[in-house]
Amino acid sequence: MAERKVRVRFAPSPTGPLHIGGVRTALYNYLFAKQHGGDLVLRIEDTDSNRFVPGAEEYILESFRWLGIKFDEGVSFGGEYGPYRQSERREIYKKYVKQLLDAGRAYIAFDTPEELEAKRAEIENFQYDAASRMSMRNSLAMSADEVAALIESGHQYVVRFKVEPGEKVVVNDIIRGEVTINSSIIDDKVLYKSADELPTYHLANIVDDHLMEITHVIRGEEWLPSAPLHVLLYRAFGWEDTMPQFAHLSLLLKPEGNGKLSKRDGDRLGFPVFPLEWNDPKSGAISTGFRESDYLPEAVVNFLALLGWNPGDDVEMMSLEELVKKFDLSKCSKAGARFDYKKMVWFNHEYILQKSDREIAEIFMNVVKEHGVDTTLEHLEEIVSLMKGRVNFVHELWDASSFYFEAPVEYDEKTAKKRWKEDSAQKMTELADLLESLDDFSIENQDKVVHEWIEVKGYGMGEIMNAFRLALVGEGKGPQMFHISGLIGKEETLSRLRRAVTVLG
RNA sequence: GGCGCUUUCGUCUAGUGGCUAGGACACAUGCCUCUCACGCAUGGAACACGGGUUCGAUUCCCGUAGGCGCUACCA
Repeated sequence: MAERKVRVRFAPSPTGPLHIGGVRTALYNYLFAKQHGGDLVLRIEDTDSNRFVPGAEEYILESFRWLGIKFDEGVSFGGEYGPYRQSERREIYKKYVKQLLDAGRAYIAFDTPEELEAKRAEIENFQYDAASRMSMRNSLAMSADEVAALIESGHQYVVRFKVEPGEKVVVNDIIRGEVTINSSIIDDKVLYKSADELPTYHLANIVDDHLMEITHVIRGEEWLPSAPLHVLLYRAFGWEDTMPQFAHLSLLLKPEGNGKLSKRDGDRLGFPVFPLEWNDPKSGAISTGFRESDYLPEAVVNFLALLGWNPGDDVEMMSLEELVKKFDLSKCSKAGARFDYKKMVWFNHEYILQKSDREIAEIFMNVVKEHGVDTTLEHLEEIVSLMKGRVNFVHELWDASSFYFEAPVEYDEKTAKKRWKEDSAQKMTELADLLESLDDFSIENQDKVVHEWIEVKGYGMGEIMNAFRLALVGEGKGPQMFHISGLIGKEETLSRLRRAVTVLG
């Protein structure tokens, strides 16, 4: 068999916002495709007309745009294997359903959902399979005339896959090795529903992956149990020689407690589980996204890449390009990974540090504007260079550095008690007079002059600086004092000093 | 219940038939210091359990237990 070009796909259902686990699956597909010079296809699996949610498809597209994960082909990207929306591929599926039917590998069943439910209630662990199918209402148990008459009279039906029992089915998984199951535990899966003329996931998935020449199926572990069924389907179609290789990824788990990561965990512990904010059209509920919570896309990607995969060295900070180089499916961990959102925050902090002051200033500008402050990017850059190491999120820069823009209205009680002594008013007045006399208000000159003054007077460095800080900032935090006074300027510095003297006394 | 997958510090993980079992996050302490941070240094912290195989198992095999998933005319 000739070496085929690597082609992988990410195939979400448009049933709501993209879960962060889905984002990771897409990321791994992307990394794998790019590493092998292959294509990444976006296919929309909307075969369940009942669960379709408007806006979900646009949300998915926008999410990947934000994250920088680029598709080569698929919905909204075009390509030669379309259409890429399964609801637009009805005729294709019908053809293949017929092929299976004609070959005797599938059959028509008339049992209604109610009848099946009754059966399940009656018989414990009821399974529609080789053992039970002859007692059900289907084309294997009924005469051809009966079947034709039922279809003629407009009865809805489904097409079921005829699974032969007692067969060992082996799935070769890149991450897990050989997984073997007995076909007897697989039920006769519904492949097609006449009601909406659409296939179910299983049929559509196999037909599309085959037609789209997908070489590797990288998907969540929740699909592992149905992988043998998929192998059987490839065989039934006679496509086994070009069957894609499987890789089933471990799932993302709650940060604490049992179970997989859910939206509730995010709400409870205060972190997003969706890439972007999502406005549910039905309930009106709003779910926050990483983007709106001020995470940098690079940080999200880096963090996600390392949840369940590790290059084997001690390097953790990796760009998308580096991830593409290093990624290795066979090094993916087999067990589920807890979503450690605190490490996610750390990654964000690291990426703020790594980005230039200019880039951060540009983001910070939006925050500053929201607070009604008008300033220049250059000014923000100076502030950012002094402050960015202290925050985990860009928006936190405001709380950390608002004193650069606004004089303190009140003074933190605890700090005032600790830092403002009996003689502070007098010393701060002296300091104000001293600073007022300066022609050169540069950081260096202030530093030199004030230090000399402190020495001559025999004052303590700490007492002066701390009181000075309280006067300018209103709290006991911030960078070196002259980096503050220098940036806010002489006039503002003096005004804050004198006000503090008046107010604190 | 059945079937499958899985199990190294609290968390993400590296790793080996013989190592002081490594790193990162978090935590603690110290240093730095005009404050708060950053940063730096140090520290505590793990091979689920029970059997084998072996001179020797954290590593290989088998059980048990825990975790996760699937068990739909959902994906």
